[in-house]
Amino acid sequence: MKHLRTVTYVAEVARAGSIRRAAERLNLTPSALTRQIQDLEYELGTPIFERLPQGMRLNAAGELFARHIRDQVADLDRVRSQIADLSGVRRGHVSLACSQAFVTQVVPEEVEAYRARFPQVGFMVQVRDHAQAVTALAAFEADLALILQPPPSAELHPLFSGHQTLCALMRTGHPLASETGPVRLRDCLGHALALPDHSLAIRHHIEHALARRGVELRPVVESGSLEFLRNLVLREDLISLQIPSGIPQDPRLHSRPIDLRDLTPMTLVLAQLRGRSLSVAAAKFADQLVVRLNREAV
Amino acid sequence: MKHLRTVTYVAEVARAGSIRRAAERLNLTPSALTRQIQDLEYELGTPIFERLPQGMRLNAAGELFARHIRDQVADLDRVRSQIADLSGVRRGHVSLACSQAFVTQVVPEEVEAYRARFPQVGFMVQVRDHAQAVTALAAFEADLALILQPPPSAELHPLFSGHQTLCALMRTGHPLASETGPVRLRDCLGHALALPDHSLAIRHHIEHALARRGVELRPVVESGSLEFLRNLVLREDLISLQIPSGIPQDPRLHSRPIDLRDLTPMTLVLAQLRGRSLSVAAAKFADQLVVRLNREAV
DNA sequence: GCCCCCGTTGCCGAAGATGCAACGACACGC
DNA sequence: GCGTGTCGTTGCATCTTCGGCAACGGGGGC
Repeated sequence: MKHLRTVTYVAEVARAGSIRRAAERLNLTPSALTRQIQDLEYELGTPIFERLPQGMRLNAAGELFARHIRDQVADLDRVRSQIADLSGVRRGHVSLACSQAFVTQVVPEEVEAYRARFPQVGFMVQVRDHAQAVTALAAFEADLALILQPPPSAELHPLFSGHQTLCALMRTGHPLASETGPVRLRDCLGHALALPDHSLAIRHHIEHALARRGVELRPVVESGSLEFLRNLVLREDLISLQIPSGIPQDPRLHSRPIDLRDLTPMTLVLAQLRGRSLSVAAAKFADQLVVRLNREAV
Repeated sequence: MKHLRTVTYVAEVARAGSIRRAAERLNLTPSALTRQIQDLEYELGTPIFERLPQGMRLNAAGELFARHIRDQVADLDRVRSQIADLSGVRRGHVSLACSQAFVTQVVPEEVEAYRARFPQVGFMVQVRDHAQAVTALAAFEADLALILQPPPSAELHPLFSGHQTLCALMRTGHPLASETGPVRLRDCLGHALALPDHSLAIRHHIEHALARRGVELRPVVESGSLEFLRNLVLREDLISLQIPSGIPQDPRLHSRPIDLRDLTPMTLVLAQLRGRSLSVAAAKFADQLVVRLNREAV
């Protein structure tokens, strides 16, 4: 919006770290930018940037002002979304940061369902681990975060919280696939394992449980990609450990929950940034997602 | 601030109810205004005003947008205040809506004390009854409200809450002034009364108590001005009823609390609008006021 | 000492905002 | 029914503001 042009210049200079770089990103000349900044600093009665030989950096006053700008832009987005919603056609944009476990089933299905009702709403889905997800929320890069094992953070405002038990995942021909129902963890450890690597919360959760028993984990394959692990499981007699929400419907795959005596369920949370008010689109999508999660998680 | 110029036009048109009246207040021509409004509506993709024969009125979208503007302006004020506070000299502005009872002693003393520490801070003190005070807060015309008998309102966020017992106020020569300590209400009713009128919460409080006893109040003088009542009490053998915080130190005046069996204490509240963040100046003044009120009210 | 990147400034053209005058629409009073 | 006043709006001229261009001075790195 026009009236925010000047102030977004400030945000861009802060981000770029120098007037010249910011000018380039904004398709402006440095002179135009430096003037806008100076005018603004005059209006505020105080500089908001430190002039360093290698560029510009926000000072304390600038930090306050930059935060104000960010809030203002976000709030305007929210208002525009509310206004669009008044006219019946819901427009808007939803930005979601989620754990890898959810990109297989939950999120694509829900986005599809939502977009079937409101085709004018755009989506942006980023895969992030739990720490990155919080960062994305705080930087206003994501409206919502759907993550496993959320880190304790005052900035996180949960919209849904539930639990899911990890499942042993194998192909139908696997020895353990002859039975259904819970399986003991020690039975799994006797077979070849294909596990998520340490970039994923699932792995930490398993190791945390085994550490107390003094058992060491010796996976034959580990990967940061749950999809890769599943594809591997289809080809070999391997066992992977994944959460039910992330396991696709596939007759070639068999999954059995790990016995609750061996592994506590993982926490699954849908959250937004505390104190931020969501756009209509994001709020409604969150509502829908909560309904789904209530079906899937305990 | 420059970048808010356009949007404040909207606020002014909404307030004035017509482009022409708003233009006059803004020292602009109607043509300039109508264009700005049109541009903004184009940017938003929807009209925000209803065009009526007798002027302009905000529509639903406009209400949302106007609220956004109001919030932004208030937030910018807060940020500027915080920035000013960084430099050591506290600047800013505090706007207080208070009951008449407090303009005699409490508020002038506290304003003086505050301004002695921070001379750069300006004050605006409006006398409002409890209903008007809430309105003033909600319209962002006041940062703080210091009122008696606050109406139940979800918009009110109390920063302090206490009680004060009404006092019988008389001149030193009055028959009841020979004693100190609590006085029964029926003893007061036997003398000529000069009471606050129905525009003041004190009067309602008294009548509420008497109504349960079936006693009717027959004041010989009533007034909306507590100061007038005090001045009258100095000249005649009259009894007035006022709260201790509003009674000035004066050897010619004598006051005795009403017995607690006859009259419950009045509630005294310092409040802000819920969800609004105060400027540094207002927040610090509120802190100071709370300290004082803790000394005066139970 | 040289080079590169930095922010800044004077000057000029382009874009935007504003004022002036006039138009059409509607409400109100006679 | 018909002026009259007020309303928002529009075409055109004017003025302010914004941006681009080129050049300057300053500081870090080699």
